[in-house]
Amino acid sequence: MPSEETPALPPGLDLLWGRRAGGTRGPKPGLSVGAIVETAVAIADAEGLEAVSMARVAEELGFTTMSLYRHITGKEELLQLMWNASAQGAEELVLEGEGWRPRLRMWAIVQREVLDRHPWITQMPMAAPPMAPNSLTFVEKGLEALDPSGLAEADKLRVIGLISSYSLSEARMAHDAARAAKQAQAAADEGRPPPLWTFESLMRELLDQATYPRLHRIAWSEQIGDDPSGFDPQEEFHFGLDRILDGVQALIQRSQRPPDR
Amino acid sequence: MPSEETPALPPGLDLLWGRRAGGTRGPKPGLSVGAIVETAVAIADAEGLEAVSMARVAEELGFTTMSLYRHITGKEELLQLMWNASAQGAEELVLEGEGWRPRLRMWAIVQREVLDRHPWITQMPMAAPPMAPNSLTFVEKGLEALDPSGLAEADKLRVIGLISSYSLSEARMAHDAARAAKQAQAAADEGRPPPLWTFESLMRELLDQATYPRLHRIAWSEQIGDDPSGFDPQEEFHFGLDRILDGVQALIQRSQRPPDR
DNA sequence: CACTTATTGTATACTGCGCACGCAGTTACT
DNA sequence: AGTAACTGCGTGCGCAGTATACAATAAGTG
Repeated sequence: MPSEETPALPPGLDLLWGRRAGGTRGPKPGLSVGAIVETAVAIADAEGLEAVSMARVAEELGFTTMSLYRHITGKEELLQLMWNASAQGAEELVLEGEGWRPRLRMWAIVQREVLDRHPWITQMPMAAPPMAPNSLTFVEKGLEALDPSGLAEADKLRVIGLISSYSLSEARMAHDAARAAKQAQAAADEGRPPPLWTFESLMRELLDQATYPRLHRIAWSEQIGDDPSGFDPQEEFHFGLDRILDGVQALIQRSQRPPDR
Repeated sequence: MPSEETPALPPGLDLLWGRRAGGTRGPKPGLSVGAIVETAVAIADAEGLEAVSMARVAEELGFTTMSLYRHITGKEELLQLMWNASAQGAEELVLEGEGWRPRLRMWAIVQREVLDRHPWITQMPMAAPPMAPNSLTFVEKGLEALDPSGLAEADKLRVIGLISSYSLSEARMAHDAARAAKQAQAAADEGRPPPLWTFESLMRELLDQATYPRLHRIAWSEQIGDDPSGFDPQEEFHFGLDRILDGVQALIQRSQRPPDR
């Protein structure tokens, strides 16, 4: 009966913060939380989050499905642990550059790189703000980058949140596009007619000029041609990022001179 | 055999763009796509997206599960249709204000209101950029707001994407927090010890000062007290939004005077 | 040493999900 | 009248997550 003094933490957090007891008796465990999470992450990296099922993870490890439940309470917890694991290495991160702006920029780019390495993060439920130790370490790093900004603490946190959500959705879009392209490629390889519609061809097919004049013009402009060679997703990301940083800079400048009204 | 001239569109889009045939023979349908989508949206509004299953929708309508498949191809399509339905009314939207900035701001706020009315949108898979007519109408409205900005078309689209993703993740966080609070309330009502951990109490419990000095300071500051009365989520949203608009403004100003280097 | 007790992995089973498939009944065109 | 097209229903499959009871194992205890 786990109704001790302190109320129960959300699933996964007790384990992550080292508050799960773990006796010493019984058979030596052939399975461990670390191994489970590692395997799950490997599957997700290779085949996407939808390929991660309890049965699949157990099979990969050579155990039965139910054996996993001896180490983790359920799938929700597994996802939490995976999320935390993806942010491993945050402690070693060193932000380079002079002043808050280049450091914060690097922080965002590192975050984006992590998301590109583990695209399944963008598919996660994310029922709450990240409370896992590694994630929080990363957030702490972001706040550190804002040390020289002179912003209020609360504003710093808001800026961090703003950039995080931008990186996340940008990574999601990029990853989804990549997945669609890969899927179309697979279809083409099997001789099937590629059921592919590129974003552009779809737009050109569907949008009539009368109702969507601006989108129609964009879709038919030269810039967005059939081949996406002149279209760098990384540049896209930097564009938005620099826009946000401009906004942050304006905020900082305004906060430095007292509001004169 | 649907292998006609044109390749098949992604699920749902053919229907949304009025490219599904639909003969005239046979019994009068007692069920319609509209009714199905309407019911699904109602369920999602009331109980969240996870409550929307084929069986549940059918039951609500007084039909069998399989009857739905006579009108829609599958669940993925249903989700697409729901998404599109949520953006209904975009045509009537009139953006008020002088110049691009107040109009774009209003556009973002309207988007946020839609997301608050239909929180399940934030839980959707979103495998691709929105290609539904209503969604695109809304995007077109956003571009319209940027008409006086003088930005390049591609940049306008990027700005729209930036604001959309910000609104989306902001709404998601707010909605998740609200859901957690409601769940805790329900637990308290049943006499159970509320397994609630507020974000703040969790932070105070878990964060040690040595590893997370900045977060620790924020968690223990007066501002973030036990009661969230002085904490307006709408204000939070406006903060980030104004930051982004500042960034957009800087971009516009830079693009107006030719780059002198 | 035997015995208790905590702990591990397994086997079985239950529920709910999306959906393939075949059938019976209904309507409109020929 | 005949036929072709269409609607809704019932059955059943496979997969998901997981509750539960059980045998095997190893540490603590007398």
